Amino acid sequence: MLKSNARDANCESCQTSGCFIKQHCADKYITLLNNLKETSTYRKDQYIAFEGYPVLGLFFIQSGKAKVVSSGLNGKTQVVRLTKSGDIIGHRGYGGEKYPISAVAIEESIVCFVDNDTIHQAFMDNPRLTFELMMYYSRELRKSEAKIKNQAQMNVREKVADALISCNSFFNNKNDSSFLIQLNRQDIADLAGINTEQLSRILSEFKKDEIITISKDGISINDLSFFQKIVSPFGSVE
Amino acid sequence: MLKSNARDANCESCQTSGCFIKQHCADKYITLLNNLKETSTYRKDQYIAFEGYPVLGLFFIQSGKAKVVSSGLNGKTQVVRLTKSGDIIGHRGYGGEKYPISAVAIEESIVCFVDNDTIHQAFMDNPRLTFELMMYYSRELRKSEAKIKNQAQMNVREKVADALISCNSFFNNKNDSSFLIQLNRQDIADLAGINTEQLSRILSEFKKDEIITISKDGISINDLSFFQKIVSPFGSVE
DNA sequence: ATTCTTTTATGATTTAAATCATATTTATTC
DNA sequence: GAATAAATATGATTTAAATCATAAAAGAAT
Repeated sequence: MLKSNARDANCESCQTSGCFIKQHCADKYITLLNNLKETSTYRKDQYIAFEGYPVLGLFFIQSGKAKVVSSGLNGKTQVVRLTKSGDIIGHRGYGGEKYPISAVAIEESIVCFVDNDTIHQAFMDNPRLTFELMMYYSRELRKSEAKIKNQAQMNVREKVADALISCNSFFNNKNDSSFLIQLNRQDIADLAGINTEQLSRILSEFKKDEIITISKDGISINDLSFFQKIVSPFGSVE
Repeated sequence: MLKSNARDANCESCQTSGCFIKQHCADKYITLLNNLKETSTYRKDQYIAFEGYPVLGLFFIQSGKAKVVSSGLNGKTQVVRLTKSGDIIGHRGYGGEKYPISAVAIEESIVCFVDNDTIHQAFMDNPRLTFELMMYYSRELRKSEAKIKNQAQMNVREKVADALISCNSFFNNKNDSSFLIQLNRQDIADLAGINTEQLSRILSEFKKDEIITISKDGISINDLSFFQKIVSPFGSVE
C-alpha cells in the first residue's frame, strides 16, 4: 500500500461530520480507535487501495476525494463510483481476500485506516455502527444497481448526462451553478463508461446549447434539469 | 403488492438453511418474528415487489427463485440480479421511500415478509443479524460493481459468457454438468444486457462448438472453464 | 517568447451491435 | 392430429459507437 507522510489526526478533535466511527461509536470506543487507526495523507493520483492486493482493513475518508476504479482486460478502466469525506473504501473486499477495485485520490486526501480485527470488534461492540454501515451499503447497492441498468441501456449522450448529474451531486455540495468538475476527460469518460472522443463530442454539443460552460479551469453546469430530463424524461421513481 | 394464497410456515420448523433471521437471531426473537412475519407463496411470473411502490419492509426468500428487474425508458428491462433461498429482496429501498426495482418469481416461491418497524427492531436487538446483513450487502455491492464494469466494457460474446457463468453459480448448486438454465431467452438477454437476437446468435455459436447443449428443456453447460477464459483470460483476481 | 508535451476536440472510417424481416422450432389450443 | 400461437433462430440492413487519424488548445520546459 502506497502511503505518504503519515498523520496522526485526533478523533476527538476531528471535524469530519460524516464519519461513521465518530457518529455511531461510544465515546470510549472512539478513544480506543483513535489509537489503533492509522491516518495518512494521499496526494492527487496516489493509490489508497490497490486492486488485487490483500484486504487488510477499512479506509475512512476524512477529507478529500477519491475515485474507485476497476481495471478491464484491454487496458480499459471503469470509474465505479466517486467517494469523499465520510465515505468508506475497501469493505467490498471484506470477506473476500483481495480488493476487487482500486481507489485513487483525485485531490489531496486524508484517510484513516482501521485494520480488519479492530473494525470487526468495533462492529461487535457498536450495533449502531454496524446498522448505519449496513444502511450505507444498502444505499450504495441501490446506486450501483441503477448504474448497471444505465450502462446496459443508455446511449452515449444519456451516459454523459448521467455522469454529469453524478458529478454535480458529488462535487457541488453548495449547490451553486459555478462549481467546477475536477475530473479530466479520461476520468469522466471512465465514469460514463464511454471513450474520450465520444465524450468530447457530446460535451461540445452541450456547450453549443449552453447547457454547460467549458473553460480552461473545468466544466460547469448551467442547466442541471436539462440532464435530468435526458436520463428520466418522465420523472424519477425516487 | 400481489400476493397469492398466504401460508403460515413456522420459523421453528423452517429448513431454509441460509435464512438470516433463523441463523442470526436469538431463539426468543425467532419466536417473536414468527408471529409478526407474513409468509406468501408466489407462482412463476408473479410480482413479489413492484418498482415505484412504497417500501413497507423486507422480503426473505424461503424457497424458490426470483429475478430482480429494473425497467428502462424504452420498454427495456434489465435483470439486475438473481435471488434464491436465503436471499433478501427490497432492502435497497429502505431509507428511500420506493422500490427502485421489481422482483418477480421465476419459479414457485415461498417468501417471508417482515415490515419496516419489526425488522428495524430486530436489527437493534440482534447485532449479529445486522452484521451479517451488512456483510451480505457488502458482497452484493462487490458483485454489482463488477457488473457495472462488465456492462461498460464487455462485448456481447463476453456478456453472454458472463451471464452463463452467473446462471451456473445460481442454478447449479450441486455442480453437476446436466443442470438446466430455467430462464427464457428474454431473461438471459436482460441479464446479459443485450437483445434476444444477439443472444440466440452467440448461443448457436457456443452450441456449435459444443460448449453448451441446447435442448427443448433448456440450456446446459458442458465446459464452464471455456466461459471463464472468455471473461478473464488471465485468471480472476478473486 | 519558443519549443515540446499533454490534453482536448473533431473529422473520416471501420466495426460491433441493434434493428428489421423472416424462417424455424416448440408449445398450446381446438 | 391439425391449426394457431409463442418462442427461438438466423439472415439482411441500419445505426450507433469505437477506432483511427489529425488538428487545436492548453500546459510545461527551456
